[in-house]
Amino acid sequence: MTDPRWLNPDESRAWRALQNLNMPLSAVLNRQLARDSNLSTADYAVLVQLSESADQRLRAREMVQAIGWEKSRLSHHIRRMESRHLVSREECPTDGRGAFITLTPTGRAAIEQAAPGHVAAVRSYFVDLLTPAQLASFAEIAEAVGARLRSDGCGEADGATGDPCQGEVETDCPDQVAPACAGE
Amino acid sequence: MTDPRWLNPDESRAWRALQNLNMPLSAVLNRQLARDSNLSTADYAVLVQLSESADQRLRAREMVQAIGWEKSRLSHHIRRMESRHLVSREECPTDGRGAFITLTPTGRAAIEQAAPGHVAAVRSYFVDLLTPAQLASFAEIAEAVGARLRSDGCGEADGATGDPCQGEVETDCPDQVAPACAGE
DNA sequence: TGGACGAAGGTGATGCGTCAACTAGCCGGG
DNA sequence: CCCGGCTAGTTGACGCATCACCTTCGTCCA
Repeated sequence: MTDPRWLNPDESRAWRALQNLNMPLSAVLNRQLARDSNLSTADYAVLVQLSESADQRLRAREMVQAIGWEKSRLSHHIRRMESRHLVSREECPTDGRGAFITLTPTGRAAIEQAAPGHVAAVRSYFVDLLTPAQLASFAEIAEAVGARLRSDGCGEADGATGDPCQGEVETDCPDQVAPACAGE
Repeated sequence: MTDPRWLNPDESRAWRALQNLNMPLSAVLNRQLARDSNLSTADYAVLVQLSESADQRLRAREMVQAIGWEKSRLSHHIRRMESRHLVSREECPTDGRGAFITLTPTGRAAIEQAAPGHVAAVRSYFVDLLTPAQLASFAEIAEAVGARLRSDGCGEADGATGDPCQGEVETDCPDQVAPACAGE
């Protein structure tokens, strides 16, 4: 490994800024949601996906792709949500292996109640702090990084790393803020 | 609560981009570190702080402020790291309540071994993807959000939220990439 | 002197996230 | 028909993060 290139001050500043952003932001959103609606941001993400789907239900596989989790995480999480009656599981008639995850009335009520406060928090701690130009700039940057992340399993970043594989990846959209009830 | 303002497409895009950034980025960095050095990013953050400190040690309080964790999280984490001989605890002679966290030789070796690969990963998945202008822009944005986050405990984001308290907060710097051995 | 208060730190319980391994069902070739 | 390999989903173990609570100690003021 040839002499590593440490970060220069500008790079370091950006990197530190990202560190300082992530953890506390998700923490504060989690607390808001927990306090006001007894939901976690993970719960919220699941409920949004379901509320946006036809029939208020989704195959586990689709959910996994939509919110970018590992399937085992989803499975564990759905089990916990099921025990709180927010969702239920159903068998899939056309694929014996498959499972549908379905939004219950309780779940729908929960997200409809939670959404306004959550959107307000997202605005208050993120969106409303930025100018339209900053929003656009931010999105561009984050999407570039996101695209790089989705193109892995190839060049694992050891050393200088020519990045071998690149490709068009469709952007999926985990954790929208607004549930399907938006505009009702 | 007056009719919530849902996110418009531009706002939604930026928000989604952030969601898509955070989780996978920290996941990939965690995996790189775990695979190559048997450390977590949390371990790394602790070790960097210690390696940057005079005497290779820090009061728990200082560490908590530096990396922005809750004290109980730090306590649990230090216990686990202690059991792996990466750090050790010492009593503070001048404050009976206090505890020093000290970098052991094992810990120093671990971070010196881990640092090059980690920096390479940070470059490969973040820093090197952005132009200098983007880096600066990103830092500015993230710092604005970070500042907002540090000014809470006051306006809790419910509703329209006039944000009452604002103040100068010094930016602390969790999780630098380079340990103090940089440049050796 | 002593007592209230707050700061430093630790602990136990609990829920979350990841990994590795597993079951069960689909699908294609022989 | 059945066998190998694939995909969908689940499970258990384990480490991590948070919450509420506790102890110990410094500090300030009467």
